[in-house]
Amino acid sequence: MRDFKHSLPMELMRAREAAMSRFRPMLRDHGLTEQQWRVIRALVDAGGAEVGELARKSCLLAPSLTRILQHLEARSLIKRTQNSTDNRRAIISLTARGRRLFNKIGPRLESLYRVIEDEFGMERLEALYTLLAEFYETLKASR
Amino acid sequence: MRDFKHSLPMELMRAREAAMSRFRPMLRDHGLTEQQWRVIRALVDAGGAEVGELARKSCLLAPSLTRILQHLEARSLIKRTQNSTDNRRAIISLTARGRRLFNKIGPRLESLYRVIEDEFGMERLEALYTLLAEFYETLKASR
DNA sequence: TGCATTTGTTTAACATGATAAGTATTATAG
DNA sequence: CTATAATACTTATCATGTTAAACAAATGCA
Repeated sequence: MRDFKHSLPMELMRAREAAMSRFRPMLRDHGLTEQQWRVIRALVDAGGAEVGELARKSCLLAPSLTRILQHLEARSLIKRTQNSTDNRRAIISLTARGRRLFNKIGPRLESLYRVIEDEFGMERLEALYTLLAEFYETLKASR
Repeated sequence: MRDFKHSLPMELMRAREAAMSRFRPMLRDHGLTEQQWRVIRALVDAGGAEVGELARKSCLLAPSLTRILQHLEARSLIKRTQNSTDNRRAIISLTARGRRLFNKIGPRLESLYRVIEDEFGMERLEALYTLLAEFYETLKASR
C-alpha cells in the first residue's frame, strides 16, 4: 500500500493549515472565524448575493452558511433584503458596519499574505495555484 | 485588493474537497468519518502509538482525537494499553476487528485513488505533492 | 522530601462540517 | 385552476475544529 504520508487530501490540509494559522489569530482578535471572514469577503466581492450564490462563492455548505448568517446578522454586520419577485430568495449584503470591519481587517491580512508570497516565491505560488485549479477542474469534469 | 477567487486557502480547500467527495461515500457506507479513517490508517502505519504521536500522524487536534478515540473504542476498533513507566501515556492500537475493517476498506479506497491518478496524471500529481510539501516546510521553517 | 512547574491528555464551550429531513414558495403538468 | 414536483432555505443531529481551562502524572529543584 502507498505510504501513509503520501496522502493528497492530508497534504492539502496541512498546507492549508500552515497558511491559515498565520491568518486566524488576527481574525480572532476581531471576533471572526475564518468562515465568517470568507462570507464577508465574498459579499464585498459581489456586493450583495443570494444565499445559494453566497454558499458557492464562500465554499460553505448551506446549513453552515445559515448559521453563520444568523451570527453576522446578530452582530449587525450583514442585512437581508427581500426579493419581491421570489419570496424564497433574500439578498444578503454588508451593513456599513460590516464594510468598516472589512476595511480594517482586509489590509492586515493582505500584508500577511505578502509575507507568504515573499517566503515561498511568486513563481512557485503561481505554479501551485495553476495545479490546484487544474486538479479541481479535472475532478469536477469527470463526475 | 487581490481577487477573491485567488485565495490560496480556498483553493487548497476546494481541491481537497474535490478529492474527498470521492472517498467519503465509501467510508460512510462503513460507518466511518474521514477523520476516523485517518486514525485507523495511522495506526496501521505505526502499529501502535501514543495519543500525541497519533494526533501528529493523523493531523488532528488533541481534543478531536480524544473524542474520535472514544468512538472507535466504543466500536471495539481500537484498544488502549497502559505504559508502565508513564501513566499519562497510553498506547493505542487496532483490535483484530479494526484491522479487518482496514483490510476491507483500504483496497477500495486505493482503487478510487488510482482513478484520480489516471485522470490527473502521475507527473502533475507528483509536481503537486512536491509543491505542497515545499510550501508546508517553508511556512513551518519561518515561524 | 516537598512543592512548583512542566507534560500528556481530557473537558468544556462554541462554531462549523456533513447528511437527512422539514418548510415555505414557486414552477409545471394535466 | 389544482395537485404535484421542483427550488431555496432552514432545522435537526451527530461529529469534528478551535480555543481555553482543567486534570493527573512526571519532572526539576530548593
